[in-house]
Amino acid sequence: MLDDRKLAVLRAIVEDYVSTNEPVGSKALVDRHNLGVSSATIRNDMAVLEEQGYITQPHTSAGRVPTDKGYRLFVDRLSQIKPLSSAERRAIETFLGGAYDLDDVVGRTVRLLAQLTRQVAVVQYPSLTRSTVRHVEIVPVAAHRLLLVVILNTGRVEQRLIETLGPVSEESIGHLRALLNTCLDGCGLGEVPLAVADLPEKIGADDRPLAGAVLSVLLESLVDRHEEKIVFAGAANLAHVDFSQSLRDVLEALEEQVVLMRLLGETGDSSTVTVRIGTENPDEGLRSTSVVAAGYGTGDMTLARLGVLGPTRMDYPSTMGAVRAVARYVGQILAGS
Amino acid sequence: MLDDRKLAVLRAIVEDYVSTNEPVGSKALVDRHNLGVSSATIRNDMAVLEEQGYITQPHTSAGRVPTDKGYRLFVDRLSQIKPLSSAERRAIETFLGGAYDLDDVVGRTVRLLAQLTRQVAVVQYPSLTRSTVRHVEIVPVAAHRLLLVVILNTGRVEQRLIETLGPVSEESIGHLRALLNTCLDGCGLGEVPLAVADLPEKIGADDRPLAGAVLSVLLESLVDRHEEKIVFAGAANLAHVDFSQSLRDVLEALEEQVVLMRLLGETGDSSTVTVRIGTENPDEGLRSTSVVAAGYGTGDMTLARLGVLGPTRMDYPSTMGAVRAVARYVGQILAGS
DNA sequence: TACTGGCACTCCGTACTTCCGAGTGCCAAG
DNA sequence: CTTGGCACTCGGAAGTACGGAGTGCCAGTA
Repeated sequence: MLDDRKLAVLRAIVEDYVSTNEPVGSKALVDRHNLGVSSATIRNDMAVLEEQGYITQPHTSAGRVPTDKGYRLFVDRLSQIKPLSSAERRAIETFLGGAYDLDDVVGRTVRLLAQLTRQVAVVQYPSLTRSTVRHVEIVPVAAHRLLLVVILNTGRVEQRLIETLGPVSEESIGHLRALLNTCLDGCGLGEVPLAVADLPEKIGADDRPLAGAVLSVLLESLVDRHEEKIVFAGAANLAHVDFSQSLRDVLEALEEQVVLMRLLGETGDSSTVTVRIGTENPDEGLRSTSVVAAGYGTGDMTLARLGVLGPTRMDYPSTMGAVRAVARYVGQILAGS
Repeated sequence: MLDDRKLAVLRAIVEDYVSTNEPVGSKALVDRHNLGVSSATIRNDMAVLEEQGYITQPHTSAGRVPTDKGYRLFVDRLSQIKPLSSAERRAIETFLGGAYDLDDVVGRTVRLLAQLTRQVAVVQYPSLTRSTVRHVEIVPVAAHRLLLVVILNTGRVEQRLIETLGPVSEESIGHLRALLNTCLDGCGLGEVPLAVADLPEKIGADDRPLAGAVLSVLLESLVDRHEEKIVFAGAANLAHVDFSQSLRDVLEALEEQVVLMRLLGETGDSSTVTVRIGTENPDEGLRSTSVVAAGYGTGDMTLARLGVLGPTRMDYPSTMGAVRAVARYVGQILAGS
């Protein structure tokens, strides 16, 4: 169907269009890339490519522009991920190396990725579902309020306020804390409900209400809440892009946690870089953007995903290289902690 | 200098320009507001107002537009803060009422404020400097790493990873934890360095390195780090505004923590609403925006600030009303916890 | 002195027209 | 299958015309 030269033509069109942001014509193509044929031949090839839906012209008598399908073919078969320069690798290493805690790692990662790709970066916090409980703490913060702190093995710390009906003695709290830690130490989050199921029975009648309140908050925060936290950075990089959609739609989508989740979340495989192009995107407002994403984690365990969002007209090889590199480094950092 | 009618004219110009986004002419003014005079009279007044620098015309033979100085006069003398409707108040109450923890309060607040004003909302996390230590926790998370968790009376939880030179026994940790809590319970952050000064002496020689590492991290995270966390939301609301500056500049400024700090931070007084208009802004990229900010806190203590950023052409009375209301509610919520 | 009606003038924004050139599709010849 | 040639299309830039909103100024009036 598509011989080698036609593929080369498509590749050339994508590359030129990405770098110039202008529809590319047959003449310009033969000038810039030394394909050994004339522009007329290229025109024929382009006609075929257009018929097959890989390219299109904005209006009659204009150059050609890749379609989503064209980009897809380019990403799948015509390009290779471009590794970062050693300078860039060093920059990543030093920048991420100085991070304090999980928040800081994620914050630095998202800013780094935005700067590296000059696009919008999106990073998901490491998933709760694979984590295990390392420690539970209960602290009174006011007469009727307790703070429940759960520390997980990923370095993540979950906090929740608990309202109590009346004042609670230090002793009751200490007792409950000890019980909880005994039950839950090293416990996977999935097993938490089971682990605490018989806990109320071990508690004196006086402390039952307290235990009930604490447990319901605990379960809610760790188990029921499947939503994961997501942050983004680099919105300014969208400003000089002209979307067919309004910029507003894109910005709105970015502020919806749910949308961001779907953006990164759906693909399963861990360390491979996945690309979703234009209309392949689930969300309405992101029909003119592409997402390049990858999973990251410690060892073979994927903890979460991160990625980059930009116009469909983006430099896929470089972007994919940056995403892959950052994902790996973050994994390493997290593995160390 | 400016008699009552001229002030009324200025007020009318600001109001009309804010609502229509078009330069307002003398004819339109007498039509819409029933000032009892003819358009020629208004023209004379406008000439004076222009001479004094309160209004300007984009080009000859166009209507007038308020200058920053004009908005300033409007805000200071010609307008009153517009209280929210009771429906809005109820919405705030229910929306903020359901918050889990500090992160959640701040997150909800910033989204609420953005939606309420249809502009960009900025919220600063409650300041550390006024807080006191409620609890210190040390938890091993890996062979060579500890997690230090400090819980403050504001509900804020600070976490830091600590690298140790070698494995540390549970016993050493328990000992140090107990010591720290004894020293620091209820201690104001300013007093922390003093409180822990003689702590190393109470520790056995074996645990000195551990104590040193923990203390340096503790001091660094609580005392040295004056930067405060700031979040924003509602960037999408900027999309349909046409700035004289590029949108890019504004978005870039928004992602700079430091810039955001200065944006809210400089004014001192607690619960009063302050407005900074256009060029009054410290930052280069925000010369065509205004900031409406207020402090919030528990009782008479200002913990931090929050506010709204929008085009200089904004509805100041309503925005100020929303900011003031939200600041008060957040203060109440925080006071309760 | 302050206000008003009238009038000439300015100039932005819109609409209309023209024109150039890049790019295309097609065809007949190599 | 490739190539040079050619007629055709159409978008974007540049130029022109025009209406209208708005202004400044002035002389007249209460």
